Amino acid sequence: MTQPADRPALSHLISDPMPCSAHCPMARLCMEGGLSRQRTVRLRKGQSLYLLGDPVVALYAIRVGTVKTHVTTGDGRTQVVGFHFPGDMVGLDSVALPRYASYATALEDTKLCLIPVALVSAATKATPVLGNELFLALDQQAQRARALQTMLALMTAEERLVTFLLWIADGFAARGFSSSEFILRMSREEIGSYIGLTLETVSRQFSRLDDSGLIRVRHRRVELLDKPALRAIAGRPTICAAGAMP
Amino acid sequence: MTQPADRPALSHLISDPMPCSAHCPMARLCMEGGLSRQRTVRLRKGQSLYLLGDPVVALYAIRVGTVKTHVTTGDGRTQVVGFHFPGDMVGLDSVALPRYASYATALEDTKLCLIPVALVSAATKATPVLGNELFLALDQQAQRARALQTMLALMTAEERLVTFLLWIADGFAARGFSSSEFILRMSREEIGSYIGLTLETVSRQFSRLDDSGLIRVRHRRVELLDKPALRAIAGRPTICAAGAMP
DNA sequence: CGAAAGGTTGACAATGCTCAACAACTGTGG
DNA sequence: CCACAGTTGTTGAGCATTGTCAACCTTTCG
Repeated sequence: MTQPADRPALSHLISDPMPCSAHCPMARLCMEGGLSRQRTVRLRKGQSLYLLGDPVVALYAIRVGTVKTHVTTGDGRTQVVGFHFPGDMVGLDSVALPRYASYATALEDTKLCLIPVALVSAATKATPVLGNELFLALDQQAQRARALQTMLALMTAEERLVTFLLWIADGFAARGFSSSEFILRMSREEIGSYIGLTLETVSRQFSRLDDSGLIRVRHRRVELLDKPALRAIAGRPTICAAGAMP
Repeated sequence: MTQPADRPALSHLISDPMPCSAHCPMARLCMEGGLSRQRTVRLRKGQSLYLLGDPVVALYAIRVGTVKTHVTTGDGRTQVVGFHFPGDMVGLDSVALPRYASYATALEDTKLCLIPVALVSAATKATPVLGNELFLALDQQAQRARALQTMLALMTAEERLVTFLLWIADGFAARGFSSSEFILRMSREEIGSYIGLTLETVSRQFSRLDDSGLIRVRHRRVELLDKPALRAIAGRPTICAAGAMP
């Protein structure tokens, strides 16, 4: 379990301004908002982007890498509240607040775009469309939260893991990567925390799915062999429409 | 279980325009946005305000009564995703979408303010502060969703029910009502659906808490006898700050 | 008043958790 | 390149909490 211990001196991680690449998810905000040059943040595996309670100074867009957001309970356990992949925004859930409501930690070496909140405010004021953009993004997060709520409330261990894998797969598909073969960037414990199971149960369900031939697992490499069958298992619950990966 | 069956003809439920009362939660939006006269919607117990998939035509602010929002799973079960009390906004989660993402059903006779989305858009354009207002409200919903996620992922049945009761109590306290004695407007089944338990488990946990003297329950009337002890039970999990009732 | 809905309680089964041992992988330094 | 330590993942046995099924009771409402 990676504790949100080591907070890097942010200034050391920020490289010189550089132009936004065309495929940056925030390109639209950057361009239209006159934020044509952004700062990049680099995190190494295990480093924190921000801590719960930190003043909200920026929004981040992931360029490469994976980030988890998490909170801690009174008795010390960690609860993962989200996984974030290239193209996702991080820090959005706290954008209207003075302080971050979670920790954000890199699961692997990660590069992010830093967008100061001041610039976001200015840009949205100048270009109302952008406000709408953020509004939509926030709304999408709410959608994801609802889907997760339904999963946690009424799915079995198997259904949860299959649903999780399909979310991951759909997310990768939307980003143009293989959706039937991928490497998980998070541990069994982190998966379990996210979907409300212990790491042992997650491991056992992986093995069971492997035994039944629906997937092929070796450690963190996963191959989905029979997606229709998997969708049948996960597909019972709510109308999760074309929602992206929570 | 109240199925989202009977959709009333909305036009029959709308009364004549009337001035916003001073304590209306949306007073600020109404006034500043030039929406000084609103329409009121009346729902009887069990009637639906909107159905999942309906085009989003309005936001609603509850004046009196209680509303649940819910979705249905592929295999027919119902999942309650939220309870909403006087002062709460309903429909907000879908405001950026073309169609509602859940059902909204009255748990008792309920009066609501109807705010057409067109007016909301116009008002926010004219008065950017209002956009911020909505932004904050949406963000608050996200907070609530996160708290619920943590509850569902790592709390026991007892902890869940106690947490739920304290949420209700805090919500009533914030509205100036008694926070130690109240009547639940929802059934055991609806509570269970919301906090991820069966109705039998909810009932048993109520009885256990009653036996141990922490609360007094008779059907839907609940009295919290030892709030410190209750908070100790619920208090383990996440930093749930001063968040309102989910 | 009677029917229907909602709530309680019991017995039993089962899913998932705990504890524990072991195996496989990662990465670090010799 | 190998050996080691540390981390991560797997698997087993037993147990506890919660779900299931069922009977019965209470309240509500027509």
